[in-house]
Amino acid sequence: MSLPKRHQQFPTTDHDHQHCVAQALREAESYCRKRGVRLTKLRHRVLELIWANHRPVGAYDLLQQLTLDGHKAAPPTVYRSLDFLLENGLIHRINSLNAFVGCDHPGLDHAAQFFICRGCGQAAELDDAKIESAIADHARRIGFSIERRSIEITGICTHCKGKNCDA
Amino acid sequence: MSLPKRHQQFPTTDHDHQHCVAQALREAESYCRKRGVRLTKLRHRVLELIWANHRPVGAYDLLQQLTLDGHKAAPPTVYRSLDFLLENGLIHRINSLNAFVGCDHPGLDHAAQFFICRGCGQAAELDDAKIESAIADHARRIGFSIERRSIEITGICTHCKGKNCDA
DNA sequence: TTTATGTTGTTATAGTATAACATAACATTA
DNA sequence: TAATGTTATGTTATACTATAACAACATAAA
Repeated sequence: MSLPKRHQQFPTTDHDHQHCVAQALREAESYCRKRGVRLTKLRHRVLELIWANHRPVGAYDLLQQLTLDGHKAAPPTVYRSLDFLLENGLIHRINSLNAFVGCDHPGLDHAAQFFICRGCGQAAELDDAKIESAIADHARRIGFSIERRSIEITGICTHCKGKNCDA
Repeated sequence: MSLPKRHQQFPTTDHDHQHCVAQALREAESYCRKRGVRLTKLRHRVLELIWANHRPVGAYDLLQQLTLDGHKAAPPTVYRSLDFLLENGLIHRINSLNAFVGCDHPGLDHAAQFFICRGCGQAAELDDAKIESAIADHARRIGFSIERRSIEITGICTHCKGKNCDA
């Protein structure tokens, strides 16, 4: 199953981001309904905040946003929502940043490869079959059973080249 | 440049680990001498502690070991040694575990792919050219300049299969 | 030996995450 | 609807991970 083109590129700074957010939330709602899990108001709001842009966002940033909402929240509040969203494949954790980013094709048990731009801070999620199969081949060769993958490639995206990113 | 076989497999529990440690330390010493950087007593000791086994080890575990040595150390002490060892390619950081593991072929700007066994806790460092080239190809395709890679595959290694690892 | 540089010591604090228990909301069935 | 069980959230405290800032010490170079 291949992904639409939008998933495979870094978004430009002027893309219609409202569309990204709206679509992600719609898909999340539909997905949770199908699975019979509850996308509560809080979880919905956290997901929306994560989708505020394409940059991975930290738990304590989310906490601060919730506080600005007038919601006096403590760390467990946001971490529990993050756990729910992670378990249901609605977001991914970027280990190298201690941060979280929205997933725009929930439900697939996909490989979740990330290219992360040090210039604009954006993360692009890829699902490259060749990368995945190269890893699967190696695992098979040494008798390793894969459970989780964390593939995070950091660098400079095409939009940030030539800008002041000390690239 | 391909790696010796030992680098591409999970070590068995009964392998001659003294050999691993001794060789890693010898290589580190030689490498630092060549580069003109100082593998001080402290840094040497931290590296030796990291090589105590093939499991990634946390900074505060190292701190505790140093304390058992009689060395009353504080966090910055160990983090500075870790920074030095990282900068010189003598260890790698496993982001998904907040932990550090020895590198047995320092100096190469290698891809550092890790398979991490949830059963025995050991990490095997790979340098699979097909994985690396699949990533490089994709990066080229989208105009992305790679600076750092973090590839961490978690699962169950061949030795742990059939044991009580709820695999 | 003086000076410059690099390393380590020390204290304080920032940043990330979870344990444990209380309360509230929701769902089910009687 | 009331009673009950279950899930979600609130709340407090604390554990774990990492760095800032400045002092003291050690090594290398002049």
